[in-house]
Order: sequence, then structure tokens, then C-alpha cells
Amino acid sequence: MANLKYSRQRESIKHFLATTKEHPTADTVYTHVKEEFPNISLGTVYRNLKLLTDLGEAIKITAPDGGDRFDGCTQPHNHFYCTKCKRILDLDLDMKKIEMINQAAADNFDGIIHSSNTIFFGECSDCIKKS
Amino acid sequence: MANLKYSRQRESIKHFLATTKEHPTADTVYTHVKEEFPNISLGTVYRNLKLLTDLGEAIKITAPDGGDRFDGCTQPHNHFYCTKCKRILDLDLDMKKIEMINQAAADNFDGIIHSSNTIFFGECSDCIKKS
DNA sequence: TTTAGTGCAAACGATTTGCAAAATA
DNA sequence: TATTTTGCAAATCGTTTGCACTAAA
Repeated sequence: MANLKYSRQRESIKHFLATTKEHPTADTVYTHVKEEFPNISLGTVYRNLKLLTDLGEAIKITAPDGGDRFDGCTQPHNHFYCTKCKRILDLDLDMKKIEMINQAAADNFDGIIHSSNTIFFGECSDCIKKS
Repeated sequence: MANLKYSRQRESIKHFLATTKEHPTADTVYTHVKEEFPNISLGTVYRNLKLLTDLGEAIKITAPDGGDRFDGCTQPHNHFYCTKCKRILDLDLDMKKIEMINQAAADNFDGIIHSSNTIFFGECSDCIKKS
């Protein structure tokens, strides 16, 4: 791994991720950071998002549709995907439950389980209200 | 929804999905079905895979890397992603456990949870043997 | 002044789509 | 015959990459 050098663009991306509750796509990050750095390129956003996830300073969420989403909150937590509005929301689940699931899976399985990722599907409260 | 008409190509795709234990990508399906239908096009494979998943006759698995995988086994079950060989393996987990997790999630959440999908990460037995 | 990061544009891989021809009903 | 499905190729979408240039150490 190479040495890391400060960059204002990266700092701005980190700041945006840290303050938004959305789970933005790379493109959404790009649009927002562009307000501060009008010349920033999408490539730079992708490069930094990859760097941040590799460093463990952000999480990449693989959504069942389109592009990946990013989350500045690196605390272990789960996600909910609203099948109506396609938003991803946070969903807190007791870590003990997750460990229990991993244990139950390990019992039936012939390899080593390091971790698991659960995504929940359904309809969010906003969409329920509207219908 | 439009009416459905029989097609040999679709039948062949279904048959391949039903008999393989792998979780093939669209391209892998294409390669195999090509043995029976040398002229089949990738577009046709994609169209039929989408159709089959919409009909509930196949499952689409969104992998954390590259392209989607498909599974002819529509029974609810979980998947294990080997971070070494990148294969996806089946992993059976007691349905009661899954329902419990969904219930636990619903308790903390302000919407309706229809289902959940857990993917496990780790090293499969084949890769453990090799190392 | 050495090295890492940037902007740009071209390249890429996975998937979708428009269209005329072929297969099914 | 009417409608669906196909093969083909071009288009699209998200993402990565090569390169000359700029910024940070």
C-alpha cells in the first residue's frame, strides 16, 4: 500500500458522507461535492470512495438494483431497501442476533464464516402513508 | 402483463438452471445453452432470465462483486460467498431463524418488512484445504 | 523535488433495447 | 393470421483506467 496524502476533495467527500443520512450513489456524492469543487471529476469521486471503503472509513452497500451506495457510518448496522421508493434506510438490529445467525449458519456449513450481511425488504413508512 | 408463449430457448435456460448447483452468471448460462442452441444470443438469455425471475421461477442473487448470479432453486435459502474463490454456495438455515430476525428487525423499524436476505462471507472448505 | 492525487476522456464490462425476421398460438 | 420471441447490433449505465498536470509532503 502506498502512502496517503491529504486531499481537499477527499476531505469533502468524507464530510458529505458523514453528514448525510441518505445512502448516496457515487453519482449523488459527485453532484454534492461539485458544489464545493465545481471541477471535481466523477473519476476522482470513484477513486476516493474506493479508497475510503478500503480504509474502512466508509461502507459500500450493494443494492439489488442499479449502482452501489455508500455509507459514512462504519458502525455495524443493517439496511432496509424500500421496494417502492428504492431508498435505503438504516435499520438497527441487536448485534447478538447477528452473531446468533452467524453461529446457526456455521453449524450447517463446511467452511469458515467471517461475517454476514442482511438486507431487509419491504415498504418504508413514507411510502405506506402515501398509499 | 403480456401473454406468454412457449420458447425452446427459455426451456433450455430453465433446464440448465434446474440442474446446475453453481450459481451461474448470465454469461455462464449463455455459454451452456449455446451448446444446444449455437445461435442463441446473450440478449435472449438476459431477457429470459429477467422473465423467469419476474415469474418467480428463478432467483437473482446480487453478488458483492461483478455481475448478478441466478439460481433455479426458488425455495427460500441463503447463500455463502467465498471471498477467496468468489463462488456462491448454498447454505441452509432454519427458516425459524430467519423469521426471528425479520421479527427482531420489525420491532425497531417504522415500516413493513416483507422479507430479508442474508449473505454470509468467509472461506469455503475447498479453499481451506488448499491453503 | 519526489510522490500522490486530479481532471479529462477513452475504455470497459454488464445489461438493455430497437428492429426486422422467425417461431408459436 | 396475430402476437410473442428471437438474433443481431447499437446503445446505455455504472465504473475503471491511462495520461499529462497539479498539489501535498
